[in-house]
Amino acid sequence: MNEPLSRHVIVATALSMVEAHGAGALSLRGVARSLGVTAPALYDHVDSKSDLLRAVAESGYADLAGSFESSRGLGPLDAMVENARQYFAFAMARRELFSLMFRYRPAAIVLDVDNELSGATQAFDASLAHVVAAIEAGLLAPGDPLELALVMWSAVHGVATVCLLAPGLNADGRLVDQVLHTVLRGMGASVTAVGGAP
Amino acid sequence: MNEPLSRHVIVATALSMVEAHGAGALSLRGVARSLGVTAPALYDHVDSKSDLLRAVAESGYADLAGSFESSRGLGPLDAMVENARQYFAFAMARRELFSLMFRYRPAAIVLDVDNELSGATQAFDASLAHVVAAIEAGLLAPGDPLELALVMWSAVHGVATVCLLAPGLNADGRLVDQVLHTVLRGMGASVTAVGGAP
DNA sequence: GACATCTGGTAAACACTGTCAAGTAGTGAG
DNA sequence: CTCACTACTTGACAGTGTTTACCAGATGTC
Repeated sequence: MNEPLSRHVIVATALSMVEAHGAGALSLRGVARSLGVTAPALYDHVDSKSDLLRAVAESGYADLAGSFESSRGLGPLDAMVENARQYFAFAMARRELFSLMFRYRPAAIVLDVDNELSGATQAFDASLAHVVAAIEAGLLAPGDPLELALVMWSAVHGVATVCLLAPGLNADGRLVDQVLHTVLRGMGASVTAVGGAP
Repeated sequence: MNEPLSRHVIVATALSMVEAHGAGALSLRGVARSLGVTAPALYDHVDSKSDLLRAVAESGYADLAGSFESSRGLGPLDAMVENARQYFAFAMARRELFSLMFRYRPAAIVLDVDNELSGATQAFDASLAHVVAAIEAGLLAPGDPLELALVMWSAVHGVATVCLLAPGLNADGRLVDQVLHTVLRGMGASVTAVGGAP
């Protein structure tokens, strides 16, 4: 007398299993087992294992985009910093999900026109808007906002990945702020905007 | 009358298979098959599949460290830029190997004392030396060289990862230089040192 | 030369995996 | 009552990593 086994419940189970033991350890049969069901039953709601993983990743994008709400109401520069910190915090708190989200190519969605609803594009577009605003407000040196946003994303994603690879490198938590500080300074921002300058 | 199946030849075969079809598609039995041998035979030279993948990754680190030779004789700042470009070029040219090298945690070696021979630490130490030299020469604002090197690595690794995820984002090849430009500027370098300023 | 030993490999098997084809309870409509 | 449909199960296929037991052939010793 369980719930009727929707795609949603499958993805949710897979998500929790990914977060617990990593995407590499996820088995379709394991998900089915954990739902009290045999494996082929999943195929009515899910095309393949890859499809399921994509769905899990997409739910991750949605969560990440949601975490950007915290920058609402802030000035453009503060919003950029806040978003970057949320991005980093997301990576640290949900490492396995984060790894899955950016494993292989699924983030190619970012500029893919077909998937405009994707949380990945939502998140990126939000950050892009802040960059545009910052430039218009003269808080950043003029330039192509798209390029600047990509540079920012690269830097933040990089520091997150590096800290994921070698935990303990960011023991004091300074590395993120160091990266933000450096990049924003390189973009012509007045550095005092970034809190916690060393 | 084949060669006597050393660990070296196994790793080399695995490496070429990884580069051809990705680490995810690598099967121990496939490697054995491609060597004209049955799978258990490999276990005399390799502990497990993970062990084999680690060995492949390590050979990647060695290649990457080797590519840093091209910065020999350059000034500290130019060397940093050259190394960064080599890093990025490596990621673009050998994407599958690069992904494997930084998949999961094997890069924790970077600061692991036990693995001082690792190519990863060699590569990082070389870059670190350039940062130290640049600071001493007054080409970079003073600061903790380790932190600056980590910031640099984060940024370069990030732009490589991003370009790997969303190819076409770097269609004109400008993004790397943009990142280098921004980060070095943020570190207090005189930007003219970085070629191709936009 | 004959015998024991050691090496590098094979065969078979275990416990898994993703996926597909066919079959089967249960349910609602006509 | 029967038909059709949904939601699931059984069973199977081909493949995986890994272990155990075995075997041929080279090697070294008497």
